[in-house]
Amino acid sequence: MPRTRTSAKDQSGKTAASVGVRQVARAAGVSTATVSRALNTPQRVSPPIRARVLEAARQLNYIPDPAARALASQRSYRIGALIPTIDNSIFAGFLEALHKRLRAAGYNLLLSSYEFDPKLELEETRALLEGGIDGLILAGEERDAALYDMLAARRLPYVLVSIYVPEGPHPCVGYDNRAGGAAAANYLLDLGHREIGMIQGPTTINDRARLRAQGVREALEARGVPLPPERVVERPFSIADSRAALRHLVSSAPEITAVVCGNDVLAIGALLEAQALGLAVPDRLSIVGYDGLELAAQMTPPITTIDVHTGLMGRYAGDYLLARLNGEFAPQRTRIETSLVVRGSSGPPPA
Amino acid sequence: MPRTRTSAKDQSGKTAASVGVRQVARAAGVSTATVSRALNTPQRVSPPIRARVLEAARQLNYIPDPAARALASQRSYRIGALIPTIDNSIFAGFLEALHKRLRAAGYNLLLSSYEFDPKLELEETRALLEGGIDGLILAGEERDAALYDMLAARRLPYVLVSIYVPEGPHPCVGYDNRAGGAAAANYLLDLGHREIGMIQGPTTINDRARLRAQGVREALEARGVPLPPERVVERPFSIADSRAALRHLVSSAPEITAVVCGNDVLAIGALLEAQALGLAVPDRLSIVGYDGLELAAQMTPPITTIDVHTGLMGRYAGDYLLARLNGEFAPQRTRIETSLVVRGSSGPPPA
DNA sequence: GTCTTCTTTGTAACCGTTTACATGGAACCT
DNA sequence: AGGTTCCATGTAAACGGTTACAAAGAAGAC
Repeated sequence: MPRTRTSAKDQSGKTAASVGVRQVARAAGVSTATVSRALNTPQRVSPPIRARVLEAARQLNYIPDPAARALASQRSYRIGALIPTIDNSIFAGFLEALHKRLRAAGYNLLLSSYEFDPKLELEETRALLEGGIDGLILAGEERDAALYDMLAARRLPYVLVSIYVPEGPHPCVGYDNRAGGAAAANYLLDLGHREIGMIQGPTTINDRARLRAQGVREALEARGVPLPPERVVERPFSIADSRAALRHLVSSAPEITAVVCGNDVLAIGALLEAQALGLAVPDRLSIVGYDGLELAAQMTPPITTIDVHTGLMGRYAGDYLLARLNGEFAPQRTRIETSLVVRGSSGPPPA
Repeated sequence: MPRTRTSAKDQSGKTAASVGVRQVARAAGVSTATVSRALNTPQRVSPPIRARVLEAARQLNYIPDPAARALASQRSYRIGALIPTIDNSIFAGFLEALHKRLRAAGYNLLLSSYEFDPKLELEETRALLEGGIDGLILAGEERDAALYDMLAARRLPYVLVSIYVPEGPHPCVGYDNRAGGAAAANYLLDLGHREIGMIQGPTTINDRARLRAQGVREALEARGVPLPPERVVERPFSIADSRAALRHLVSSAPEITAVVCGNDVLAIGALLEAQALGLAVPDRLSIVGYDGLELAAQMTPPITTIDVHTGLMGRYAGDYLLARLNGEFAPQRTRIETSLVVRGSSGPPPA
């Protein structure tokens, strides 16, 4: 029958096996159970023994085998985060805060991006599950139902970010994109703008972009200001694309005096292109963004934007998952406030 | 003595246990060993049986338990990447390519950043090891020796990126930062500049920044052009910092006609500040960056830079680790070429 | 002092795979 | 036909921890 796996253990002198609980237990003169407890639930071990175990572990430079620990405890101490793209830094602050929060609780972060491709998002989710995670973070709500099915089948805790969904089954930590869009539009309307254009992100596969655009539309409509199709351009989130978008916009609707952009990357591109075209910002054209990127604040002129406290969002998202994993209470929805930050890229329309 | 862990298995109807190899094996009428082989080494199973197993696995929606697999196979199928910061997008293209390469081979990516803090880098490495990785990617060569010791103790394959180290013990996939710095400086010298300043990244904890600066120094020295201390400013990689740096530079050395920047983020900040100060770029001041960020190319004027093919770097770094993990040959060092891309931010010095 | 309760520690089963070795049959020699 | 290989498959022992339960000892109650 079966064999004895060759690996130099205790007695046999060869290939000094790497240290495991057994080695530590022997060194400390206790059982493996006590070692495990001393390391994971120190309060359940008497101080003198605890000290002995910890010292032995330190001396032997013991690092528990993550796979064995995960298998036995049914916990991987890993959280997955699935973000649309790592390319623009919208998620940087969020990820840093999230990472910090998780790290403090002993969790690692598995990051994947899917370049706004729903198909790829599904595949990456599967890959993440196959890699072993205890929880998952997703951006926005809208996605292939099969993805939610997979999570449900495995009862995997998850939380949506970057979006606040007032009802429905999904826990979320985010902000009201529609209200943000409306705030940007209302601000411009209040300044006196009536000829307004919009550069929006890809709305068919991105509910945040769609909601922002919807907020703008509704605000304009409420004030009786038209937003005809030639004043709306939809483009991916890249500087080059948004430059092209602004060029397109001012040629198809030269009368516009302000542009609402779906995010700050688009706004930066719009600003750069406006300047390249010789359109004075904000005297001839006002530009408003969304997200609160540092770069947007550093442009000349600095860009007016809807600022989002992404760091807070990262921390709360981490809080939510950690609470769930510890069986504690966690609010199903957390709303992150956004605020209009008025800077130099916006002003009253030309007289 | 011990108990029987409560968890509804095979017969006992309750709490329908999630599917495992056993369920798949039973459904396909084979042993668990065959299931494992059909999934992991299909060529070692006869076609008809293989088909049966795969079908059963599909039907049951079987996803192998990653922890069990890792424990038994002594492979986590996870690679760690430790980058200085996720904040600026220098690493975005690199990470995307790396991720893609690893994914294709069935590996997940564990990402951590350390905000240029060596202490934190060490901690994060430990966290990564405790989380279980088969390989590790590090940026640059210089770091706490304890970190390399940890890797050696566990015989963990790793590779340095963003740097090309001609000799020494560490495998690397990167480029010659010194040569790049020299190329930037020589380009400006060739244009006729003699009064040159430098905004560099934090050189004490960042060997890439230091090498770039060194390259610039050597090139200037070789042509007899002085680089006195008041023409050198060292700052963190942020737009706000580099704006301040340029302000400082033109006040302490107003005679300079060109600035070499340690990377494109610094260059973008320098450009923005120069414009804010009313210094015409490139007529009054030439600016050169490093990295080849998309944004730098989109600025007005677009920024001259040392372009790095980071996507290639990601792929090769992945190739290296995967080869190592498969016991195949892998070149110890791979050099990524860089190229000077001349754009509108640089020109001859004012007459 | 005896009984009860609580705390601390040990024993060994179990987590769900992979894989070394055993086995049996087909193919290939001579 | 008998013997040798080779290939496909099954059996069951690891992998290295955690933890349910048992047991022993300490503390507290009366």
